[in-house]
Amino acid sequence: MRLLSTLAHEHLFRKLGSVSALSESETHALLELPLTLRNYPPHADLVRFGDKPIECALLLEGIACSYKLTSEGRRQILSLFVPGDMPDLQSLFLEAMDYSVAAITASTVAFVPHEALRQVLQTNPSLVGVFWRQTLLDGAISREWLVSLGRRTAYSRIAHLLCELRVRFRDAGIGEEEGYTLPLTQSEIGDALGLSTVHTNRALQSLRYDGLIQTRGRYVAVPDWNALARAGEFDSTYLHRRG
Amino acid sequence: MRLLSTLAHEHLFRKLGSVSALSESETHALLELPLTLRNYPPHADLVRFGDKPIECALLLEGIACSYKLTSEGRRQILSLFVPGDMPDLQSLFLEAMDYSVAAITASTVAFVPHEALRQVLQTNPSLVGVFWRQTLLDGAISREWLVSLGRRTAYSRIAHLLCELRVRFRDAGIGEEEGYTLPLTQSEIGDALGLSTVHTNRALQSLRYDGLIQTRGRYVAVPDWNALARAGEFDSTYLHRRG
DNA sequence: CGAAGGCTTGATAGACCTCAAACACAGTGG
DNA sequence: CCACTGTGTTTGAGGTCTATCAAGCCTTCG
Repeated sequence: MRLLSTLAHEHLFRKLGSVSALSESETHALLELPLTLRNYPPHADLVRFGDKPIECALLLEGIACSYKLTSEGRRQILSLFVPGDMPDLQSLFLEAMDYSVAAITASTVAFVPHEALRQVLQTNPSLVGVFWRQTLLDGAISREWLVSLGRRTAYSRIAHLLCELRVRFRDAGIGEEEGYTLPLTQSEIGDALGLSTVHTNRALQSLRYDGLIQTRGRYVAVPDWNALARAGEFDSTYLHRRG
Repeated sequence: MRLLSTLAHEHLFRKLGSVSALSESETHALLELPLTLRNYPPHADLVRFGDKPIECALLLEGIACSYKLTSEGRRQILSLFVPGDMPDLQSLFLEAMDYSVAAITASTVAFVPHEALRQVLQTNPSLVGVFWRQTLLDGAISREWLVSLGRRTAYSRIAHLLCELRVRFRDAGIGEEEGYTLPLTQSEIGDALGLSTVHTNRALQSLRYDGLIQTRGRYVAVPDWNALARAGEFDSTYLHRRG
């Protein structure tokens, strides 16, 4: 518990620090936050549509997603979360969840009571911007996904997603220069990009055929990131990274 | 200027108050905010991708949108703004704009210097949640649009948009029980919903044929909102309205 | 070895797009 | 008052992208 809790705080620092520099007093304040750890198997829901959480989740290990279901049971994945992300930070200010959050791979999650988080923000107003920024970033990513779903072909959408995940994974300390392990099934990729599984598979094949990606199992190797970025019209401005 | 400024503050109060109750001291603090008014003709940009604003816009009159352009010049509208909305509030914490904002109809906009806004938030910490909530709401709407673009047919997307705008317009004091004036061209609807103009037109015809909407010029009359909501799978949870 | 989940393939259908043109209507200038 | 223009809407035809259905294959794992 002690060790894991330290890990939790480290993730929190790296992530929050990646968009805003943290002062020592801020770091100290964050260390005070009480955390409860929980583990989730793949496909388990962390939070559900309609819930009224009294704590926020901080993803420590694994990959998670937020999603909504249509009345016909079709799923749209709204965003992906990497370690350090806070999938339901908005619950601090919006009472009822308007989406669900599920683990994609086995995940460990730290929960922070709203009460404690509010306290820290009140005591340490300079931290407000740090957390607020996180929610703004989520919004920025959603907007870019809107462009993908609205105006890009399946081929391009996948290329774009692969580029986005590369950047986000690397910022989270995951993956190598040449590629990374993509923990998504083709059906999940389809759910994220508004595509059927079959079509996702075929677009993936085109990307392979064009030499933009090489796959060995779940590992995706990209020989030329610039080429993939061109195919996906990827411009990382929207990720608002420092430096 | 004096009068307009009052109008500005009124809009601010109504909008902010619609998701969170405002105390007297909060109201008072908001009245102190210095505002600069500007007018924009249709299609004029308020802010552009890449800009680094030093003030935030507050839409007073007219309808505006945020959008991005793809490299082939195709446009995706990311969100629509009604009077009271703050289209680039995020610039308070994210340096560079990752999207552009344009007037759709002739608009008047009040600008608040970041400096002043930061000051008010610092002096009046309870206002943080009020503004933060606004950005969270934008995110919630984006997510719902993702579901539309990813998993709904053109027919259903349009129905959904019409329902959303009805709620938002009414909250902004626009429109009547039976319908409202939709200030969007079919090409703009298409840009918002990821559709071509031609297909937008045809889907609109289907909605008319099915009796879900009646149009007289720009005015859209809806005989049965529940029926339209069913067609668009519209569930207003994501708008997080009070009461 | 069998079962389950994920990947791949083929065939067919439907949704949506593009191109091209006609039409409607309001605003403009002569 | 009437062409004239520009913007927005509508229509037709044809093609592309993507979905659906159905099946086979391949791995992993108990």
